[in-house]
Amino acid sequence: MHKELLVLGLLLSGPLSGYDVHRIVTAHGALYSDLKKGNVYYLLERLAAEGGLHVVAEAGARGPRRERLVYALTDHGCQMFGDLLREVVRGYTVAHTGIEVGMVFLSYLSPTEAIHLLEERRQMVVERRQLVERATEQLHEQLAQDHLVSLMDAELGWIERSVSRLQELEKTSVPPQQPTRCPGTSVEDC
Amino acid sequence: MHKELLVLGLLLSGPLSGYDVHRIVTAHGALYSDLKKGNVYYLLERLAAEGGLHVVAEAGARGPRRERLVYALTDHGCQMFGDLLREVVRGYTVAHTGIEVGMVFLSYLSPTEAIHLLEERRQMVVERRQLVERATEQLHEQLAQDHLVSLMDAELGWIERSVSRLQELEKTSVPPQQPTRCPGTSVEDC
DNA sequence: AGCAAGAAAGTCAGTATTGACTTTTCGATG
DNA sequence: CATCGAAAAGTCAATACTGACTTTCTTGCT
Repeated sequence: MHKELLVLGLLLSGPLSGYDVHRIVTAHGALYSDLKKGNVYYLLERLAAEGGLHVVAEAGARGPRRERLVYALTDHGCQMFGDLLREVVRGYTVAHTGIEVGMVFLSYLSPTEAIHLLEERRQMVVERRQLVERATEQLHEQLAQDHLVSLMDAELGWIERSVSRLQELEKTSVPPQQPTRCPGTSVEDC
Repeated sequence: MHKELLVLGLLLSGPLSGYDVHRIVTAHGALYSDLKKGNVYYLLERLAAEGGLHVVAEAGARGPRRERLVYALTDHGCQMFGDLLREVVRGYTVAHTGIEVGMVFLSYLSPTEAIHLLEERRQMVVERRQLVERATEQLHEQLAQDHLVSLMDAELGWIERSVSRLQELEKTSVPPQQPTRCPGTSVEDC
């Protein structure tokens, strides 16, 4: 749903082809959500069918299609953009990266391995954080960046705390509460 | 991808029918990702086709199908669980809730409206936070909760900061930098 | 001039996800 | 004891998304 917003938003600053949209998004890297090529073309077509975009020109291109379609916002598309923007900002949706699910089930691993995995994750996050943290001068892009960075920092803090608590577990209770239920075998050798 | 993990994980503690899986997930509310009914059945079927699950029994049921299928983990499924768990925990993926995208494009609204929208969002987050924050005694569920709560707190902090900066903008530069590009009209009346 | 490597600009068949509909059974109520 | 509404337990057609493949240019080298 925010993918539509992204496409419409980019088109606010002028007409673009599908290729352009994809290029811009991937160039901005981690700041925007990832948007696969196929998806971009699909979205453009659908938004056009809904009357939010219209084909503006068929610029000469180098690819297999001799002309590439360039899309522009219609008035209705502009309206759609506004509506979506309000909707997206208002509606908080929990970020489901899967780690919450993973965390719940880490109990099926030994604390030692759990800690190890979390450390690996920490590394990942730190690297990503650096990628995102390159400066922009645009205020609003800064705020968007700040958002991502804050989330990452929160995650780093969380990892820290989780590791500590697992370390306590590791020391105090060996073997720890292992809800072993794997059919036949111990969970450890799954 | 973490949906598979969720399903497999729940089955670790014993066989379940599709209905059960869905019930458990929705009962836990915000802690897990949302998993629609249709999706559950699809996942179960696919995982079974891949040899991770097998049908264990056909308990009597009240629904339209007189017997409902009950699935259990196979050894291979247990293996799959372990692999997925490691993969999910290791791989950090940025949480794309759409707000980053929204934030970038908030520049197309007046600072005043932007602030207003963010305040509404704050409200939402606060409410959700309360929902998530009900206690569990399970250590690992606590850690999962802690994760979500941390993210929400990070978001609240971010909203705070963003609002401040937009307020400055509001005061110092009226009318602010408005990249008006909506075809024909001013962006404000989109 | 000829050729290989790579980038431009997609297409499309397969896979995943959604949401609206269905059918049966149960419990409560008049 | 007829029936009305809700919950159980799904199904399925439509929609969205992905990734692997394709074709045409351009550039750089020999």
